[in-house]
Amino acid sequence: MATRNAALNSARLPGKSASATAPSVVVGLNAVIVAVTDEVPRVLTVSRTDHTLAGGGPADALPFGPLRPEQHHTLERGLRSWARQQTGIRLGYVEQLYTFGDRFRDPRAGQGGPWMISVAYLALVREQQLAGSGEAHWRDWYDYFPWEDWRSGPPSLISQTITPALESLLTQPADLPGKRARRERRDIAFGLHRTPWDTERTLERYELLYEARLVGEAASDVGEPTPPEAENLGRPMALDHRRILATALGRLRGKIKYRPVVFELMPPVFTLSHLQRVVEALAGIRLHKQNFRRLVERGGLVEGTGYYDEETGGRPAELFAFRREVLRERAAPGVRLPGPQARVQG
Amino acid sequence: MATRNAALNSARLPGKSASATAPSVVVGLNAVIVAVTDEVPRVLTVSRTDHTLAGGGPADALPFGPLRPEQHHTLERGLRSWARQQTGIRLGYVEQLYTFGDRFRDPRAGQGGPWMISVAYLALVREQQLAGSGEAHWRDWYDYFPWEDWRSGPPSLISQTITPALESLLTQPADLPGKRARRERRDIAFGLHRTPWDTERTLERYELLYEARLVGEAASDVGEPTPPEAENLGRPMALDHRRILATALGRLRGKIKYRPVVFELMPPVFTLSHLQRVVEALAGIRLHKQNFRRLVERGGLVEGTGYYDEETGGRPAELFAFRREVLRERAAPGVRLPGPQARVQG
DNA sequence: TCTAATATACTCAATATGAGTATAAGGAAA
DNA sequence: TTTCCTTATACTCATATTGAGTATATTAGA
Repeated sequence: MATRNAALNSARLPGKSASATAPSVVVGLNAVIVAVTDEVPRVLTVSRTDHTLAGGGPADALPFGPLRPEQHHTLERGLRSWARQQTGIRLGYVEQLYTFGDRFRDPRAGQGGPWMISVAYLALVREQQLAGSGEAHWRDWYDYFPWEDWRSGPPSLISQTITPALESLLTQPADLPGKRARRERRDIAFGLHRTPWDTERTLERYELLYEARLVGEAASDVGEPTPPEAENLGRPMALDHRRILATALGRLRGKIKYRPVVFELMPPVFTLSHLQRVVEALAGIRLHKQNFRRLVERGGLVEGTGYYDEETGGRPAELFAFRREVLRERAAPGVRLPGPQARVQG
Repeated sequence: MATRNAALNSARLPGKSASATAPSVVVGLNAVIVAVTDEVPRVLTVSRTDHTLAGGGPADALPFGPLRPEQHHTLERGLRSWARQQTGIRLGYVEQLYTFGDRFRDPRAGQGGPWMISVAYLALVREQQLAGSGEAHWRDWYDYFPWEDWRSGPPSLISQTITPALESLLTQPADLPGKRARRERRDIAFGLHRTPWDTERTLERYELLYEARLVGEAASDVGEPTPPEAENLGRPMALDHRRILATALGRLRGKIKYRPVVFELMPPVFTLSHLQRVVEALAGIRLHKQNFRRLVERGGLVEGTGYYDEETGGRPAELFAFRREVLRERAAPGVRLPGPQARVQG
């Protein structure tokens, strides 16, 4: 490839070779490893010292490592290798998420130093014991994004803290058009003023909070002390890892609607209630039970096994299994999410 | 960032620093620039010499360039700069597509040489004059993927050429389970055996054809001559650019269903027929006219302007405009695609 | 045997969708 | 000016999907 591209480049830019500048870019790999247990969506984090955080104490980080071309022959294999090394987990389902490189660059790297861009992946696993270095932990996803969990209604955090803080920020810039645009963005992101809550706009929400300096990372990225509001606005993470996590959450929430990825998180057999709780944990909203059952059963996503789970506390629940054939039958099989169930409250 | 990561890495892998291996990776930027005119979806290509193609002649390539950290401060800005330089176009809507780096590596780069990974972007523009280097051309997207255009029914190419070729390939591997899996993959990708045609599986289809050595690039990547079937299976491109293009097509087809991105391709005002033709061009299927109108009008995506286009040839058509407010009103505004309209035929 | 808890079945109105038919408004040919 | 062709727009209607329940079944335990 190098030879090929050298040819391409020299044809295009005579006298200016790419190889002169290329070495100053470093590629990193990040894994967002997700599992769901007991109604809580969990993400696997490792604990790392982050010099940029106030106090320089250890911060949560995603499993991460640089791409080593001589060891890893593909990006994905490199990722699997790092994840295994740091968490002990052998990943199954993996999908590329996004490549980050725009922001959060260390000001100290400045001129001349290498520029780190990172390719982030989303991995779905069935929760398991951690056999890694011992620094890995499963953490509740909503510890990082408390405003994303609407399962018991609209979080008061949004009306109590976020909306006022964003509102007061709006009074600052003078120009009217810019203010209108900012207000619209905020309303759409947080579902204000008759705009519906869109579970997938997780990144937009995090970015808005970041720009408003309401999350811890925003302050520490510019060397300021953490503002008081940030205390309630979720656990901070190292570098731009929380942004990556927000991207992963949004992507996963979108994807369960049209591809049967939830089953990557499920054991081979499960009750429909179990399945529903997992979907609800990811989507962050409650669903109508009877309709959910109708959706997955009549949609051909699952099939009964004839066995029952006696541990449910009430009438025993039938155990179901994912029906692979649905992949051939329907173009977009997934768990379509109706509107939220829990509405009045908060 | 460099300092931060050095800290992270040394903490993790004592005695083995990342910077020793990092410089051997080069990051490139690719742009898939799309416009639609006269019912044909077009992509902007530049013509480049590709040493790997048989004969070493010039091949179509996507606008491409290496990331230059000292010039481009973000990935996206780097991309915009390369695109402008090579095509003269100043991009508007841009979204990151995927980062490629797994396959299509030049065998000659082999050990020791830099590894090229490329970050691909999708850009949507209203078609315009090209003021660039003169090497840029708008090309029909379906020149590269003739099997993707179902607007006049199922392409005979699929039943005549693709299905038999893939079928004969299935007779080769001996193991039963592997054969079953391959057959299922093929059926799902190409909508065979009662499986519906899924417009979004463009990448799966291209990859299947590549693995089966039916497209030109597959042969030239391993130094073999182009097989006869490849003649009908679309224009080849340089390097892995056709794979990138397939990814872009699938992504765009998916996205128009739930985000109002089509309007990035439309002039400020347009008739509903015009809008429909653009959507059809992208999706590669025909839609029911009256229902399409109902969908976009009642869905609040457009609003009438009161002006009319007299040039339609029949009754003048009202000119409509995109209704921005829909972003606040609905969570997933987009042009939902019903099933294909043209069914019996081919 | 009653109650609480859960699972599962069935109902019903409101919408959305697929597939038309009907009518309107222009230009061009007769 | 009438007819015909073309495209646009309006309306209809059967069917499917959704949202929101009510009703019944099956367990454990008070």
